[in-house]
Amino acid sequence: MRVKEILQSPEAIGKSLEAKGWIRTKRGNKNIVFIALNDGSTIHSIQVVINAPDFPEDLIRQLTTGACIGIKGIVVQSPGKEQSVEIQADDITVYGSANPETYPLQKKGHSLEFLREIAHLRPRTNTFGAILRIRHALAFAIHKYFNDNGFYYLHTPIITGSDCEGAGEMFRVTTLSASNPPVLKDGKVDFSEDFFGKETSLTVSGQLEGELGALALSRVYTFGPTFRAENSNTPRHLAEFWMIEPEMAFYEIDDNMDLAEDFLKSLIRYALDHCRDDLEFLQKMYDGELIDRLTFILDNTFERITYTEAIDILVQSGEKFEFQVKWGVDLQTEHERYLVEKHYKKPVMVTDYPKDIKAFYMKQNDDGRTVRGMDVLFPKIGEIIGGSQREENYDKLKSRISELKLPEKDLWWYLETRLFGTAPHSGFGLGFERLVLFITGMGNIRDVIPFPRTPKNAEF
RNA sequence: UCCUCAGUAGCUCAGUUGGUUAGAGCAUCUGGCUGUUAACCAGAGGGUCCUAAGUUCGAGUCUUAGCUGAGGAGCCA
Repeated sequence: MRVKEILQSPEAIGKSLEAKGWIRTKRGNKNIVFIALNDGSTIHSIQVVINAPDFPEDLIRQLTTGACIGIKGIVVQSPGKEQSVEIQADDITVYGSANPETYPLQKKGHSLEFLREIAHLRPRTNTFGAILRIRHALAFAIHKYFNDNGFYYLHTPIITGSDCEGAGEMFRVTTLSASNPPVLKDGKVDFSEDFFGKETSLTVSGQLEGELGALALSRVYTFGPTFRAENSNTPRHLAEFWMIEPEMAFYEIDDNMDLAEDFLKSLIRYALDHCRDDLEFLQKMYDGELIDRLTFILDNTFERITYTEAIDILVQSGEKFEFQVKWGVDLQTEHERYLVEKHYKKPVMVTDYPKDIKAFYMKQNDDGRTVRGMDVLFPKIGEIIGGSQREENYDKLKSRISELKLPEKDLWWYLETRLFGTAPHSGFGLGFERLVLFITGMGNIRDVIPFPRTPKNAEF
């Protein structure tokens, strides 16, 4: 039986059963030994009580922090204060011992930086157990939300041949020799010899393909790995991360904002309803205001302002910013933080950015100088969602592509959807790890993904 | 990529204006304790002071370069 079930089942008392897991701590003396056993099913461990004289001494010696064991025994009410039930051990199996001289996890005091160096073992800590369970619950909640709302899960490609997705540096995918690739007469690499007969990369976004799906199934979403080869060294960036990108036909920018707000709130609500123990643990250990902050998001409407209004607020704030506030220049982190944390003190959605600072596919407004982009800004982590209404007009889209000198020949299929049965449509991208970061209250994105990939780090 | 800070025992850290044999807590090991709660009590072992070069009679400490990590910025989700 799993530890979570035992702890939740009053009827288990008096029954004989088997629990398997890893030892968190061991206490006691020659006569009685207490073990905290955890199998990852819950943040809580179950206490195993061993009457030491009943077992061989060398077996007891193997019961150390980190060892994997199975315990057969009777569940009894615990006379101790800290737990309601415990297992009185009749039989002990050691599946795998853990040499206490060399096992790096101890009973107390590990920095998150140290745990990153032992990412193969950190899932065994309370902290990472909690994070990984919350991460799972949120992934499940995302699929549930979309399924319940008539969206179809679309699998967009991970290898892409278009380098015009416009979201950053890409990782090349190739089977050509790194030391001696075939070359053309001008010395450049001959990608026609490559596996796909052209230069290919890992995707930086499934959006363009997502739009193709939306213009057929009306509502789709993607949820998959995304790769950016930017040399970003921050607590909010990964080279490999998971992104959720809903794309909806017949949604205008306001519908898009409604969805983004309802979606985020439903995910936070799901976590509060289903991950209470883990959230309480993280609140106790790392972030005393975590649950209040999550509840606050649920209880308040996101502020909706245009970029132009944001600029006015910042100019009139009297605040001294390092970067000058000026219409036409993108909002800096310090500006976003001011809006979210000082001015409105709640999530803010900013729309209608100058077209020159946003991607080619965003729908152009009639004013000729702004586009219907939208960013959702959260306290602590900044931009959690970026999205827009898409330009559905063939001529406007085409002229924007040529203005920006993008390779039109690689985008023929994207353009063609505007030629045949085009429709107003919108969508956005949510960084999954940023969501998990916010909901767990952790400070560094490398601690909310099991095996982070960042510049100079692809260990494990 | 830029700026700032850090790197000393398995982990977290202290180490004074450069000066004898580099310390503490936790962990580990040994001993003690029949109900512990990050158990407790006593004792012991444990160091390439990130690497390289330099200054100096003498460097954990100062200088330079590099490596690694963290924070801030940019890019963005």
